[in-house]
Amino acid sequence: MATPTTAADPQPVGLRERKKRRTRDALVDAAHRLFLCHGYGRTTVDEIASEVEVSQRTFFRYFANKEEVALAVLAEAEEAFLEFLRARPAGENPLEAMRGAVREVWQAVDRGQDSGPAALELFELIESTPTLLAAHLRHSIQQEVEVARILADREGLDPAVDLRPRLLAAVFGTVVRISHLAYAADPDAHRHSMDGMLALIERHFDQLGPALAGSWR
Amino acid sequence: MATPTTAADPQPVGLRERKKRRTRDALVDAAHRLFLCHGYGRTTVDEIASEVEVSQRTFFRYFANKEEVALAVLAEAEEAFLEFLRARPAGENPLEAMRGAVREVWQAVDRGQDSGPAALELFELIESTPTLLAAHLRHSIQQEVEVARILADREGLDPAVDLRPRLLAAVFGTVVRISHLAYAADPDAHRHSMDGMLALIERHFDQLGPALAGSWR
DNA sequence: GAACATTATGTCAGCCTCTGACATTCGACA
DNA sequence: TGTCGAATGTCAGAGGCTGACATAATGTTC
Repeated sequence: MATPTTAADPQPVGLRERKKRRTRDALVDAAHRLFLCHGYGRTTVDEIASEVEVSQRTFFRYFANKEEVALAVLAEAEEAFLEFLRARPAGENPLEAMRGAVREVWQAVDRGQDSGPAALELFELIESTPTLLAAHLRHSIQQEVEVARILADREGLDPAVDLRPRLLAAVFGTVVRISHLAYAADPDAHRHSMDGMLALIERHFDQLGPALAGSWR
Repeated sequence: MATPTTAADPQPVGLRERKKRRTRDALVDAAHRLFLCHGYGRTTVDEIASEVEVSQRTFFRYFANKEEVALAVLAEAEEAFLEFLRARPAGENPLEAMRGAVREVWQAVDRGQDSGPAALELFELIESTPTLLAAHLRHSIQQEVEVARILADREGLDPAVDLRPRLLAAVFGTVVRISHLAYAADPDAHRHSMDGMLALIERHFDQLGPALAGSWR
């Protein structure tokens, strides 16, 4: 099983750090496997912990709650998105920059080990598990706040005064989320591939203008 | 304390039904009071239940979980929104219809008893309580699905084919949510009034176009 | 390498949310 | 008034999560 580690994060040096990373990855891995196999609700934290031969208490030292371990890989992808966004050329306007960053994230996921299919399965799990969906949405808006900050920085605006950064970040997040939802609703239709997901996101983006237009006729 | 009942719902006839409604309202009321006074996390279900002199088990027969009792009044408002939206004149385009419906909801809340201030305080509570925020967000997207269905109906479209209803519903929901957030961040700035909230929502709407425009200069 | 300081882990006890099962009480209705 | 169904109470228990303390592993210093 490949560890779902973002290529970018520096690998720890000491034995202690390496060990910690290993058990953390093992926990994410075991959790992921059990969730997909038996369902989120029917998997207990004790099961995950004992799978890795670790006490339940230790599990909760790594993850604040059961949701966090399920969303861990997603959290890493979102972190990567922020990096990509910060690195986009200053010449691009906000919307271009974000569309570009999202493309980069999926390409990175595509290149990175076998975590691709797992990531896609994760969306199905999330959308079909109320608890996870709720946690995911809450996490998403935290992400939006950060995105808004980056956009404001890029454009030299004060986010406390100008509503546009927060607004665009939120709308963007919404479009991506709806795309995930559409994917989860019918994975087969999108070839279970990153490309399928990307195409879906692009299609939704293209419909954003028309949707907001006054008349739909 | 006024019961947070939507003016529209028919009052029950039998004694049994009336009693049920009363304990339900009492539970919402007590919960609301305790949450605002001691905080959501520091209020236990047992406390709420014993405040109404009802067993904990009974509480869970009225509400699926602790979040639900906190979001109950909001759920009623959202139900009302759907009603208003369905009743909007067919001549309006989707966006106009939704802006109109949202105005109507707040006006209705404004007219209805003293539940207005309580509703506004609720937003502060939600935004400052991760668990509640998560539950609220999940509930919101359920609402969006319903809104999308109504819009598709109004326009005679198939929501499975046309992405615009779902997309517009989601963007609309997002704008409203961000407005709530802005309100909660600084209630004093918005005069603790429905009008303040409405004005805030309108301002965000007006910035939507500019935010999505290519360049921000 | 021995002694010490740090840090991760295990154990235990306990609170809280939530559920199933069963007994009891209360309103509806003939 | 008696019968039926629905609402409630009681009890037991699983599962998520936390604080406190003991123990073991790692890192550091001489």
